[in-house]
Amino acid sequence: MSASRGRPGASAVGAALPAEDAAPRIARDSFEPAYAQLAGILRARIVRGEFQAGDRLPTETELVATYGLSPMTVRRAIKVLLDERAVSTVPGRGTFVEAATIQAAAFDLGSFHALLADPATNIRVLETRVVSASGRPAAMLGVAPGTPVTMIRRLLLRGEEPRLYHRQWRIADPGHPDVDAELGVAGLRDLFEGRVGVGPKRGRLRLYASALRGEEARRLGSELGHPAFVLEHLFFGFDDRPLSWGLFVSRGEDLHFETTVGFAPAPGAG
Amino acid sequence: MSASRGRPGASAVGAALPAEDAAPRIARDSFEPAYAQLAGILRARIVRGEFQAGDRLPTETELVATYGLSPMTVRRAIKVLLDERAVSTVPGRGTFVEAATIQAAAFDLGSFHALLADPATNIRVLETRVVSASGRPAAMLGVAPGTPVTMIRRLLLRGEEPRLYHRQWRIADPGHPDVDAELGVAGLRDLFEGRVGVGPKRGRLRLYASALRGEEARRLGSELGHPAFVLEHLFFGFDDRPLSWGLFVSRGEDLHFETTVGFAPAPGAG
DNA sequence: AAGTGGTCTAGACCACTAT
DNA sequence: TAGTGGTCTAGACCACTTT
Repeated sequence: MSASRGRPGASAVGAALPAEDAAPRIARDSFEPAYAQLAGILRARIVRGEFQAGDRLPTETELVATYGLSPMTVRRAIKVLLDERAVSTVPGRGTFVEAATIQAAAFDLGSFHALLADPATNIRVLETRVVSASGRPAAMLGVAPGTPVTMIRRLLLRGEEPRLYHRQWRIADPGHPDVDAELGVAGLRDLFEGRVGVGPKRGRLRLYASALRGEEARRLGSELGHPAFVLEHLFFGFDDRPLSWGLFVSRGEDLHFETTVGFAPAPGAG
Repeated sequence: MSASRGRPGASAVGAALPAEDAAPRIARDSFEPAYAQLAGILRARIVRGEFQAGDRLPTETELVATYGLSPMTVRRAIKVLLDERAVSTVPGRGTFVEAATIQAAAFDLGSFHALLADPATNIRVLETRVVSASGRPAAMLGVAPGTPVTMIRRLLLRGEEPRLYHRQWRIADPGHPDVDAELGVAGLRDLFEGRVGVGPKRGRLRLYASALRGEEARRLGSELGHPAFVLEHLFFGFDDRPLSWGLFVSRGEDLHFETTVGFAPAPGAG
Protein backbone atom coordinates (compact mmCIF):
# COMPACT_ATOMS: atom_id res chain seq x y z
CA MET A 1 0.00 0.00 0.00
CA SER A 2 0.98 3.63 -0.79
CA ALA A 3 4.52 4.07 -2.00
CA SER A 4 6.47 6.78 -0.22
CA ARG A 5 4.93 6.46 3.16
CA GLY A 6 8.26 5.09 4.26
CA ARG A 7 10.26 8.00 5.53
CA PRO A 8 13.40 8.82 3.55
CA GLY A 9 16.27 6.66 4.60
CA ALA A 10 14.28 4.91 7.24
CA SER A 11 15.99 1.61 6.68
CA ALA A 12 18.68 2.23 4.09
CA VAL A 13 20.70 4.92 5.84
CA GLY A 14 21.74 3.67 9.20
CA ALA A 15 24.69 5.72 10.37
CA ALA A 16 23.51 9.18 9.37
CA LEU A 17 21.56 10.91 12.09
CA PRO A 18 18.95 13.09 10.39
CA ALA A 19 17.03 15.99 11.85
CA GLU A 20 14.64 16.20 14.76
CA ASP A 21 12.31 13.42 13.67
CA ALA A 22 15.06 10.83 13.35
CA ALA A 23 14.20 7.24 14.15
CA PRO A 24 15.33 6.82 17.75
CA ARG A 25 17.79 4.10 18.63
CA ILE A 26 17.48 1.71 21.50
CA ALA A 27 19.11 3.11 24.62
CA ARG A 28 20.88 0.13 26.08
CA ASP A 29 21.53 1.81 29.40
CA SER A 30 17.95 2.94 29.90
CA PHE A 31 15.79 1.74 32.74
CA GLU A 32 13.22 0.93 30.07
CA PRO A 33 13.68 -2.56 28.61
CA ALA A 34 14.66 -2.78 24.98
CA TYR A 35 11.44 -4.54 23.99
CA ALA A 36 9.38 -1.77 25.58
CA GLN A 37 11.44 0.88 23.83
CA LEU A 38 10.93 -0.77 20.47
CA ALA A 39 7.21 -1.16 21.12
CA GLY A 40 7.07 2.54 21.95
CA ILE A 41 8.98 3.46 18.81
CA LEU A 42 6.67 1.44 16.60
CA ARG A 43 3.61 2.79 18.40
CA ALA A 44 4.82 6.32 17.82
CA ARG A 45 5.39 5.62 14.14
CA ILE A 46 1.82 4.35 13.88
CA VAL A 47 0.41 7.34 15.74
CA ARG A 48 2.36 9.69 13.47
CA GLY A 49 0.63 8.08 10.52
CA GLU A 50 3.84 6.66 9.14
CA PHE A 51 2.10 3.29 9.23
CA GLN A 52 -1.63 3.38 8.76
CA ALA A 53 -4.33 0.80 9.25
CA GLY A 54 -3.68 -2.11 6.90
CA ASP A 55 -0.05 -1.22 6.31
CA ARG A 56 2.59 -3.84 6.85
CA LEU A 57 5.16 -3.19 9.53
CA PRO A 58 8.84 -3.87 8.82
CA THR A 59 9.55 -7.57 9.05
CA GLU A 60 11.09 -8.95 12.17
CA THR A 61 14.31 -9.53 10.31
CA GLU A 62 14.40 -5.87 9.29
CA LEU A 63 13.68 -4.73 12.82
CA VAL A 64 16.47 -6.97 14.12
CA ALA A 65 18.88 -5.31 11.71
CA THR A 66 17.57 -1.78 12.15
CA TYR A 67 17.55 -1.68 15.92
CA GLY A 68 20.30 -4.17 16.68
CA LEU A 69 18.21 -6.51 18.77
CA SER A 70 17.88 -10.27 18.87
CA PRO A 71 14.86 -11.87 17.22
CA MET A 72 13.31 -12.82 20.55
CA THR A 73 13.44 -9.23 21.75
CA VAL A 74 11.87 -7.94 18.55
CA ARG A 75 9.14 -10.54 18.81
CA ARG A 76 8.47 -9.49 22.34
CA ALA A 77 8.02 -5.87 21.28
CA ILE A 78 5.54 -6.98 18.65
CA LYS A 79 3.73 -9.07 21.26
CA VAL A 80 3.19 -5.88 23.24
CA LEU A 81 1.48 -4.22 20.26
CA LEU A 82 -0.41 -7.44 19.63
CA ASP A 83 -1.79 -7.34 23.18
CA GLU A 84 -2.82 -3.73 22.61
CA ARG A 85 -4.65 -4.84 19.47
CA ALA A 86 -2.60 -2.25 17.62
CA VAL A 87 -1.31 -4.79 15.13
CA SER A 88 -2.10 -8.30 14.01
CA THR A 89 0.24 -10.91 12.60
CA VAL A 90 -0.33 -13.26 9.70
CA PRO A 91 2.10 -16.19 9.45
CA GLY A 92 4.02 -16.08 6.24
CA ARG A 93 2.76 -12.63 5.34
CA GLY A 94 3.72 -10.08 7.95
CA THR A 95 2.59 -7.81 10.73
CA PHE A 96 -0.20 -5.37 9.95
CA VAL A 97 -1.54 -2.27 11.60
CA GLU A 98 -5.07 -2.64 12.93
CA ALA A 99 -7.73 0.03 12.77
CA ALA A 100 -9.13 1.37 16.01
CA THR A 101 -12.58 -0.11 16.38
CA ILE A 102 -15.30 0.00 18.95
CA GLN A 103 -15.35 -3.76 18.90
CA ALA A 104 -11.98 -3.92 20.53
CA ALA A 105 -13.09 -1.82 23.47
CA ALA A 106 -13.80 -3.18 26.93
CA PHE A 107 -15.16 -1.51 30.00
CA ASP A 108 -13.59 -2.37 33.29
CA LEU A 109 -15.19 -1.97 36.68
CA GLY A 110 -12.90 0.84 37.70
CA SER A 111 -15.75 3.15 38.66
CA PHE A 112 -17.28 0.46 40.84
CA HIS A 113 -14.00 -0.19 42.48
CA ALA A 114 -13.18 3.48 42.91
CA LEU A 115 -16.35 3.82 44.95
CA LEU A 116 -15.36 0.94 47.20
CA ALA A 117 -11.78 2.08 47.60
CA ASP A 118 -12.81 5.63 48.46
CA PRO A 119 -12.20 6.24 52.18
CA ALA A 120 -15.33 8.40 52.21
CA THR A 121 -17.40 5.35 51.30
CA ASN A 122 -19.34 3.74 54.12
CA ILE A 123 -20.97 0.37 53.97
CA ARG A 124 -24.10 -0.04 56.04
CA VAL A 125 -25.49 -3.52 56.59
CA LEU A 126 -29.24 -3.15 56.51
CA GLU A 127 -30.17 -6.71 57.22
CA THR A 128 -28.71 -10.17 57.62
CA ARG A 129 -30.83 -13.20 58.07
CA VAL A 130 -31.49 -16.75 57.00
CA VAL A 131 -34.45 -17.00 54.68
CA SER A 132 -36.16 -19.66 52.62
CA ALA A 133 -34.87 -19.46 49.09
CA SER A 134 -37.47 -18.77 46.45
CA GLY A 135 -37.87 -17.29 43.01
CA ARG A 136 -34.85 -15.82 41.32
CA PRO A 137 -32.33 -16.37 44.14
CA ALA A 138 -33.29 -20.04 44.43
CA ALA A 139 -33.04 -20.48 40.69
CA MET A 140 -29.68 -18.76 40.42
CA LEU A 141 -28.22 -20.67 43.36
CA GLY A 142 -29.60 -23.92 42.00
CA VAL A 143 -31.36 -24.91 45.20
CA ALA A 144 -34.89 -26.13 45.79
CA PRO A 145 -37.37 -23.50 46.95
CA GLY A 146 -37.49 -23.51 50.72
CA THR A 147 -33.79 -24.22 51.17
CA PRO A 148 -32.37 -21.95 53.84
CA VAL A 149 -30.00 -19.31 52.46
CA THR A 150 -28.35 -16.30 53.99
CA MET A 151 -29.61 -12.98 52.71
CA ILE A 152 -27.70 -9.76 53.14
CA ARG A 153 -28.84 -6.27 52.25
CA ARG A 154 -26.33 -3.46 52.23
CA LEU A 155 -26.20 0.19 51.38
CA LEU A 156 -23.04 1.93 50.19
CA LEU A 157 -22.85 5.61 50.91
CA ARG A 158 -20.38 8.20 49.81
CA GLY A 159 -20.38 10.42 52.84
CA GLU A 160 -24.07 10.58 53.59
CA GLU A 161 -25.11 10.13 49.95
CA PRO A 162 -26.51 6.65 49.20
CA ARG A 163 -24.90 5.35 46.02
CA LEU A 164 -25.29 1.59 45.78
CA TYR A 165 -27.91 -0.78 47.04
CA HIS A 166 -26.74 -4.36 47.34
CA ARG A 167 -28.70 -7.55 47.84
CA GLN A 168 -26.97 -10.89 48.15
CA TRP A 169 -28.04 -14.46 48.77
CA ARG A 170 -25.56 -17.07 49.84
CA ILE A 171 -25.73 -20.79 50.39
CA ALA A 172 -26.06 -21.14 54.14
CA ASP A 173 -23.04 -23.11 55.26
CA PRO A 174 -23.00 -23.85 58.98
CA GLY A 175 -19.48 -25.20 58.75
CA HIS A 176 -18.15 -22.10 57.05
CA PRO A 177 -16.17 -20.08 59.57
CA ASP A 178 -15.95 -16.96 57.44
CA VAL A 179 -19.62 -16.14 57.13
CA ASP A 180 -19.43 -13.47 59.80
CA ALA A 181 -16.60 -11.70 58.08
CA GLU A 182 -18.57 -11.64 54.89
CA LEU A 183 -21.42 -9.70 56.35
CA GLY A 184 -19.63 -6.43 56.77
CA VAL A 185 -17.28 -4.24 54.86
CA ALA A 186 -14.63 -6.89 54.46
CA GLY A 187 -16.96 -9.33 52.75
CA LEU A 188 -17.97 -6.80 50.18
CA ARG A 189 -14.46 -5.58 49.52
CA ASP A 190 -13.40 -9.17 49.00
CA LEU A 191 -15.82 -9.45 46.15
CA PHE A 192 -13.76 -6.83 44.39
CA GLU A 193 -10.27 -7.22 45.67
CA GLY A 194 -10.07 -10.85 46.67
CA ARG A 195 -8.56 -12.12 49.82
CA VAL A 196 -5.78 -14.63 50.09
CA GLY A 197 -6.85 -18.20 50.68
CA VAL A 198 -10.59 -17.73 50.64
CA GLY A 199 -13.20 -16.47 48.26
CA PRO A 200 -14.79 -17.79 45.15
CA LYS A 201 -12.82 -19.33 42.38
CA ARG A 202 -14.86 -18.00 39.52
CA GLY A 203 -17.99 -16.07 38.81
CA ARG A 204 -20.23 -14.54 36.18
CA LEU A 205 -21.16 -10.90 35.96
CA ARG A 206 -24.03 -9.31 34.12
CA LEU A 207 -24.54 -5.60 33.62
CA TYR A 208 -27.78 -4.07 32.45
CA ALA A 209 -29.91 -0.97 32.54
CA SER A 210 -33.15 -1.11 34.44
CA ALA A 211 -35.41 1.01 36.61
CA LEU A 212 -35.46 1.43 40.36
CA ARG A 213 -37.98 -0.76 42.16
CA GLY A 214 -39.61 -0.23 45.53
CA GLU A 215 -36.94 -0.48 48.16
CA GLU A 216 -34.13 0.38 45.80
CA ALA A 217 -35.71 3.73 45.04
CA ARG A 218 -36.43 4.36 48.69
CA ARG A 219 -32.92 3.52 49.83
CA LEU A 220 -31.24 5.46 47.05
CA GLY A 221 -33.42 8.49 47.66
CA SER A 222 -34.96 8.47 44.21
CA GLU A 223 -38.30 7.85 42.66
CA LEU A 224 -39.75 4.61 41.36
CA GLY A 225 -38.88 3.89 37.75
CA HIS A 226 -35.79 6.08 37.80
CA PRO A 227 -33.04 4.83 35.42
CA ALA A 228 -30.74 2.38 37.13
CA PHE A 229 -27.62 0.33 36.56
CA VAL A 230 -27.71 -3.24 37.78
CA LEU A 231 -24.66 -5.44 38.19
CA GLU A 232 -25.51 -9.05 38.93
CA HIS A 233 -22.87 -11.36 40.30
CA LEU A 234 -22.95 -15.12 40.59
CA PHE A 235 -20.04 -16.87 42.25
CA PHE A 236 -19.16 -20.52 42.28
CA GLY A 237 -17.36 -22.53 44.92
CA PHE A 238 -14.63 -25.07 44.39
CA ASP A 239 -17.19 -27.73 43.57
CA ASP A 240 -18.37 -25.57 40.65
CA ARG A 241 -21.76 -25.10 42.24
CA PRO A 242 -23.26 -21.65 42.86
CA LEU A 243 -22.19 -20.19 46.17
CA SER A 244 -23.67 -16.72 46.14
CA TRP A 245 -25.79 -14.53 43.94
CA GLY A 246 -26.62 -10.88 44.26
CA LEU A 247 -26.92 -7.54 42.60
CA PHE A 248 -25.71 -4.01 42.95
CA VAL A 249 -28.17 -1.30 42.00
CA SER A 250 -27.27 2.32 41.42
CA ARG A 251 -29.03 5.32 40.00
CA GLY A 252 -28.13 5.71 36.35
CA GLU A 253 -26.50 9.08 36.83
CA ASP A 254 -24.27 7.89 39.67
CA LEU A 255 -22.28 5.47 37.62
CA HIS A 256 -20.81 5.30 34.17
CA PHE A 257 -18.17 3.33 32.39
CA GLU A 258 -15.49 4.83 30.20
CA THR A 259 -12.85 3.40 27.95
CA THR A 260 -10.77 4.26 24.95
CA VAL A 261 -10.18 2.67 21.60
CA GLY A 262 -6.94 3.02 19.73
CA PHE A 263 -3.99 4.87 21.15
CA ALA A 264 -3.97 7.47 23.86
CA PRO A 265 -3.06 11.01 22.73
CA ALA A 266 0.63 10.82 23.61
CA PRO A 267 1.57 7.21 24.12
CA GLY A 268 5.04 6.74 25.50
CA ALA A 269 8.26 6.80 23.55
CA GLY A 270 8.26 9.27 20.74
CA MET B 1 -7.50 -32.57 46.97
CA SER B 2 -4.18 -31.10 48.02
CA ALA B 3 -2.55 -34.31 49.26
CA SER B 4 0.45 -34.99 47.05
CA ARG B 5 1.79 -31.59 46.10
CA GLY B 6 5.11 -32.72 44.80
CA ARG B 7 4.08 -35.61 42.64
CA PRO B 8 6.29 -38.69 42.91
CA GLY B 9 8.61 -39.20 40.01
CA ALA B 10 7.44 -36.11 38.24
CA SER B 11 10.72 -35.73 36.40
CA ALA B 12 12.53 -39.00 36.98
CA VAL B 13 10.07 -41.48 35.54
CA GLY B 14 9.42 -40.70 31.94
CA ALA B 15 8.17 -43.84 30.27
CA ALA B 16 5.80 -45.11 32.95
CA LEU B 17 2.25 -43.85 32.58
CA PRO B 18 0.79 -43.65 36.09
CA ALA B 19 -2.84 -43.38 37.13
CA GLU B 20 -5.49 -40.85 36.22
CA ASP B 21 -4.27 -37.81 38.15
CA ALA B 22 -0.66 -37.99 37.06
CA ALA B 23 1.09 -34.76 36.15
CA PRO B 24 0.93 -34.63 32.39
CA ARG B 25 4.16 -34.27 30.47
CA ILE B 26 4.74 -31.89 27.62
CA ALA B 27 3.87 -33.60 24.34
CA ARG B 28 6.64 -32.48 22.04
CA ASP B 29 4.88 -33.69 18.93
CA SER B 30 1.60 -31.99 19.74
CA PHE B 31 0.11 -29.25 17.62
CA GLU B 32 -0.19 -27.28 20.84
CA PRO B 33 2.97 -25.30 21.63
CA ALA B 34 4.90 -26.30 24.71
CA TYR B 35 4.29 -22.97 26.43
CA ALA B 36 0.53 -23.32 25.93
CA GLN B 37 0.60 -26.87 27.26
CA LEU B 38 2.47 -25.79 30.38
CA ALA B 39 0.07 -22.88 30.91
CA GLY B 40 -2.81 -25.34 30.63
CA ILE B 41 -1.22 -27.71 33.10
CA LEU B 42 -0.65 -24.98 35.66
CA ARG B 43 -4.15 -23.63 35.09
CA ALA B 44 -5.61 -27.07 35.70
CA ARG B 45 -3.60 -27.46 38.89
CA ILE B 46 -4.99 -24.13 40.13
CA VAL B 47 -8.54 -25.07 39.20
CA ARG B 48 -8.17 -28.40 41.00
CA GLY B 49 -7.28 -26.45 44.11
CA GLU B 50 -3.75 -27.80 44.21
CA PHE B 51 -2.63 -24.18 44.26
CA GLN B 52 -5.00 -21.76 45.90
CA ALA B 53 -5.16 -17.99 45.97
CA GLY B 54 -2.01 -16.68 47.58
CA ASP B 55 -0.04 -19.88 47.10
CA ARG B 56 3.33 -19.68 45.43
CA LEU B 57 3.74 -21.55 42.18
CA PRO B 58 6.86 -23.67 41.60
CA THR B 59 9.80 -21.48 40.71
CA GLU B 60 10.76 -21.10 37.09
CA THR B 61 13.88 -23.14 37.75
CA GLU B 62 11.74 -25.96 39.16
CA LEU B 63 9.37 -25.82 36.20
CA VAL B 64 12.33 -25.95 33.82
CA ALA B 65 13.55 -29.11 35.55
CA THR B 66 10.12 -30.68 35.98
CA TYR B 67 8.86 -30.25 32.48
CA GLY B 68 12.13 -30.25 30.56
CA LEU B 69 11.71 -26.87 28.95
CA SER B 70 14.03 -23.93 28.50
CA PRO B 71 13.65 -20.92 30.80
CA MET B 72 12.24 -18.76 28.02
CA THR B 73 9.50 -21.25 27.31
CA VAL B 74 8.58 -21.54 30.98
CA ARG B 75 8.49 -17.76 31.27
CA ARG B 76 6.23 -17.59 28.28
CA ALA B 77 3.78 -20.02 29.89
CA ILE B 78 3.73 -17.87 33.00
CA LYS B 79 3.15 -14.81 30.86
CA VAL B 80 -0.01 -16.44 29.58
CA LEU B 81 -1.35 -16.86 33.11
CA LEU B 82 -0.19 -13.34 33.89
CA ASP B 83 -2.26 -12.02 31.00
CA GLU B 84 -5.23 -13.95 32.33
CA ARG B 85 -4.70 -12.33 35.71
CA ALA B 86 -4.57 -15.84 37.14
CA VAL B 87 -1.20 -15.22 38.74
CA SER B 88 1.05 -12.32 39.61
CA THR B 89 4.83 -12.22 39.86
CA VAL B 90 6.97 -10.51 42.45
CA PRO B 91 10.64 -10.12 41.55
CA GLY B 92 12.84 -11.92 43.99
CA ARG B 93 9.92 -13.67 45.68
CA GLY B 94 8.01 -15.81 43.25
CA THR B 95 4.83 -16.31 41.27
CA PHE B 96 1.57 -16.26 43.21
CA VAL B 97 -1.97 -17.37 42.47
CA GLU B 98 -4.44 -14.51 42.30
CA ALA B 99 -7.96 -14.61 43.69
CA ALA B 100 -10.84 -14.18 41.29
CA THR B 101 -12.21 -10.69 41.92
CA ILE B 102 -14.85 -8.53 40.39
CA GLN B 103 -12.25 -5.85 40.00
CA ALA B 104 -10.44 -7.81 37.36
CA ALA B 105 -13.53 -8.13 35.20
CA ALA B 106 -14.11 -6.21 32.00
CA PHE B 107 -17.12 -6.07 29.75
CA ASP B 108 -16.52 -6.10 26.06
CA LEU B 109 -18.91 -4.89 23.41
CA GLY B 110 -19.68 -8.35 22.16
CA SER B 111 -23.43 -7.91 22.46
CA PHE B 112 -23.26 -4.67 20.50
CA HIS B 113 -21.20 -6.31 17.85
CA ALA B 114 -23.34 -9.42 17.72
CA LEU B 115 -26.27 -7.22 16.83
CA LEU B 116 -24.35 -5.61 13.99
CA ALA B 117 -22.94 -8.85 12.69
CA ASP B 118 -26.34 -10.54 12.69
CA PRO B 119 -27.53 -10.97 9.10
CA ALA B 120 -31.08 -10.30 10.34
CA THR B 121 -30.04 -6.81 11.39
CA ASN B 122 -31.07 -3.98 9.10
CA ILE B 123 -29.77 -0.48 9.26
CA ARG B 124 -32.17 2.24 8.23
CA VAL B 125 -30.85 5.73 7.67
CA LEU B 126 -33.53 8.06 8.95
CA GLU B 127 -31.90 11.33 8.08
CA THR B 128 -28.68 12.81 6.76
CA ARG B 129 -28.12 16.49 6.55
CA VAL B 130 -25.77 19.35 7.27
CA VAL B 131 -26.82 21.30 10.32
CA SER B 132 -25.45 24.13 12.41
CA ALA B 133 -23.63 22.69 15.36
CA SER B 134 -24.96 23.65 18.75
CA GLY B 135 -25.15 22.46 22.32
CA ARG B 136 -23.67 19.12 23.20
CA PRO B 137 -22.54 18.13 19.70
CA ALA B 138 -20.72 21.42 19.20
CA ALA B 139 -19.08 21.12 22.59
CA MET B 140 -18.00 17.53 22.05
CA LEU B 141 -16.66 18.24 18.57
CA GLY B 142 -14.90 21.34 19.81
CA VAL B 143 -16.35 23.64 17.17
CA ALA B 144 -18.00 27.02 17.52
CA PRO B 145 -21.79 27.00 17.56
CA GLY B 146 -23.04 27.54 14.06
CA THR B 147 -20.29 25.54 12.41
CA PRO B 148 -21.77 23.27 9.76
CA VAL B 149 -21.61 19.60 10.72
CA THR B 150 -23.09 16.48 9.20
CA MET B 151 -25.78 14.84 11.27
CA ILE B 152 -26.90 11.27 10.71
CA ARG B 153 -29.77 9.49 12.40
CA ARG B 154 -30.06 5.74 12.04
CA LEU B 155 -32.23 2.96 13.31
CA LEU B 156 -30.99 -0.61 13.70
CA LEU B 157 -33.64 -3.26 13.48
CA ARG B 158 -33.48 -6.94 14.12
CA GLY B 159 -35.94 -8.14 11.57
CA GLU B 160 -38.71 -5.61 12.04
CA GLU B 161 -37.93 -4.99 15.72
CA PRO B 162 -36.20 -1.66 16.37
CA ARG B 163 -33.26 -2.24 18.69
CA LEU B 164 -30.85 0.66 18.50
CA TYR B 165 -31.31 4.32 17.79
CA HIS B 166 -28.17 6.09 16.65
CA ARG B 167 -27.41 9.77 16.33
CA GLN B 168 -24.09 10.99 15.04
CA TRP B 169 -22.51 14.34 14.30
CA ARG B 170 -19.44 14.62 12.15
CA ILE B 171 -17.15 17.44 11.16
CA ALA B 172 -18.31 18.34 7.67
CA ASP B 173 -15.38 17.73 5.39
CA PRO B 174 -16.06 18.70 1.78
CA GLY B 175 -12.77 17.20 0.66
CA HIS B 176 -13.46 13.87 2.30
CA PRO B 177 -14.38 11.36 -0.40
CA ASP B 178 -15.67 8.73 1.99
CA VAL B 179 -18.53 10.63 3.53
CA ASP B 180 -21.09 8.91 1.37
CA ALA B 181 -19.89 5.49 2.39
CA GLU B 182 -20.21 6.44 5.99
CA LEU B 183 -23.88 7.20 5.78
CA GLY B 184 -25.09 3.67 5.36
CA VAL B 185 -24.44 0.27 6.72
CA ALA B 186 -20.78 0.30 5.89
CA GLY B 187 -20.08 3.44 7.86
CA LEU B 188 -21.68 2.06 10.95
CA ARG B 189 -20.02 -1.31 10.68
CA ASP B 190 -16.70 0.45 10.33
CA LEU B 191 -17.20 1.97 13.73
CA PHE B 192 -17.08 -1.52 15.10
CA GLU B 193 -14.96 -3.50 12.76
CA GLY B 194 -12.66 -0.95 11.23
CA ARG B 195 -11.80 -0.71 7.61
CA VAL B 196 -8.37 -0.75 6.10
CA GLY B 197 -6.85 2.62 5.40
CA VAL B 198 -9.59 4.85 6.70
CA GLY B 199 -11.38 5.47 9.92
CA PRO B 200 -10.49 7.12 13.16
CA LYS B 201 -7.25 6.50 14.93
CA ARG B 202 -8.58 6.63 18.44
CA GLY B 203 -11.72 7.35 20.37
CA ARG B 204 -13.38 7.48 23.73
CA LEU B 205 -16.43 5.51 24.75
CA ARG B 206 -18.81 6.13 27.61
CA LEU B 207 -21.54 3.78 28.73
CA TYR B 208 -24.33 4.80 31.06
CA ALA B 209 -27.89 4.08 32.06
CA SER B 210 -30.50 6.65 31.24
CA ALA B 211 -34.11 6.99 30.18
CA LEU B 212 -35.62 7.18 26.72
CA ARG B 213 -36.32 10.71 25.50
CA GLY B 214 -38.77 11.88 22.91
CA GLU B 215 -37.70 10.52 19.56
CA GLU B 216 -35.73 7.66 21.06
CA ALA B 217 -38.85 6.30 22.72
CA ARG B 218 -40.90 6.80 19.57
CA ARG B 219 -38.39 5.09 17.31
CA LEU B 220 -37.76 2.21 19.68
CA GLY B 221 -41.46 1.64 20.20
CA SER B 222 -41.39 2.33 23.90
CA GLU B 223 -42.65 4.92 26.32
CA LEU B 224 -40.90 8.04 27.55
CA GLY B 225 -38.71 7.51 30.59
CA HIS B 226 -38.24 3.81 29.86
CA PRO B 227 -34.85 2.49 31.08
CA ALA B 228 -32.19 2.85 28.44
CA PHE B 229 -28.57 2.07 27.74
CA VAL B 230 -26.55 4.83 26.11
CA LEU B 231 -23.17 4.31 24.48
CA GLU B 232 -21.48 7.57 23.56
CA HIS B 233 -18.60 7.55 21.11
CA LEU B 234 -16.16 10.31 20.35
CA PHE B 235 -13.59 9.73 17.64
CA PHE B 236 -10.51 11.74 16.83
CA GLY B 237 -8.80 12.24 13.49
CA PHE B 238 -5.12 12.12 12.77
CA ASP B 239 -4.70 15.67 13.98
CA ASP B 240 -6.01 14.58 17.39
CA ARG B 241 -9.04 16.78 17.00
CA PRO B 242 -12.59 15.44 17.37
CA LEU B 243 -13.94 14.06 14.15
CA SER B 244 -17.29 12.61 15.10
CA TRP B 245 -19.47 12.26 18.13
CA GLY B 246 -22.63 10.28 18.62
CA LEU B 247 -24.61 7.92 20.74
CA PHE B 248 -26.35 4.61 20.53
CA VAL B 249 -29.52 4.27 22.54
CA SER B 250 -31.26 1.01 23.32
CA ARG B 251 -34.02 -0.08 25.62
CA GLY B 252 -32.54 -1.43 28.82
CA GLU B 253 -33.98 -4.90 28.34
CA ASP B 254 -32.61 -5.23 24.81
CA LEU B 255 -28.98 -5.13 25.76
CA HIS B 256 -26.82 -6.50 28.50
CA PHE B 257 -23.16 -7.14 29.07
CA GLU B 258 -21.77 -10.34 30.46
CA THR B 259 -18.36 -11.42 31.56
CA THR B 260 -16.65 -13.89 33.82
CA VAL B 261 -14.11 -13.64 36.58
CA GLY B 262 -11.69 -16.39 37.33
CA PHE B 263 -11.46 -19.50 35.23
CA ALA B 264 -14.09 -20.96 32.99
CA PRO B 265 -15.58 -24.29 34.16
CA ALA B 266 -13.30 -26.52 32.11
CA PRO B 267 -10.36 -24.49 30.88
CA GLY B 268 -8.24 -26.25 28.31
CA ALA B 269 -5.53 -28.78 28.89
CA GLY B 270 -6.16 -30.98 31.88
C1' DA C 1 25.02 -16.07 49.92
C1' DA C 2 21.39 -18.17 47.69
C1' DG C 3 17.26 -17.90 45.28
C1' DT C 4 13.80 -15.36 42.61
C1' DG C 5 11.80 -13.25 38.57
C1' DG C 6 13.26 -9.82 34.45
C1' DT C 7 15.78 -9.23 30.46
C1' DC C 8 18.47 -10.56 26.50
C1' DT C 9 21.36 -13.14 23.10
C1' DA C 10 22.35 -15.68 18.75
C1' DG C 11 21.32 -18.84 16.88
C1' DA C 12 17.88 -23.09 15.33
C1' DC C 13 13.90 -25.44 12.97
C1' DC C 14 9.12 -25.27 11.51
C1' DA C 15 4.70 -24.12 8.76
C1' DC C 16 2.96 -21.13 5.88
C1' DT C 17 2.72 -17.56 1.94
C1' DA C 18 4.18 -15.59 -2.06
C1' DT C 19 6.60 -15.59 -6.52
C1' DT D 1 12.67 -20.74 -3.64
C1' DA D 2 12.78 -17.07 -0.70
C1' DG D 3 10.58 -14.68 2.88
C1' DT D 4 7.41 -14.47 6.78
C1' DG D 5 5.94 -15.15 11.48
C1' DG D 6 5.84 -19.11 15.37
C1' DT D 7 8.36 -21.74 18.39
C1' DC D 8 12.26 -23.14 21.12
C1' DT D 9 16.97 -23.73 23.09
C1' DA D 10 20.75 -23.13 26.54
C1' DG D 11 22.80 -20.39 28.24
C1' DA D 12 23.95 -15.21 30.20
C1' DC D 13 23.65 -11.10 33.37
C1' DC D 14 20.82 -8.14 36.29
C1' DA D 15 18.04 -6.31 40.42
C1' DC D 16 15.79 -7.73 44.00
C1' DT D 17 14.35 -10.49 48.29
C1' DT D 18 15.19 -13.69 51.80
C1' DT D 19 18.03 -16.24 54.96
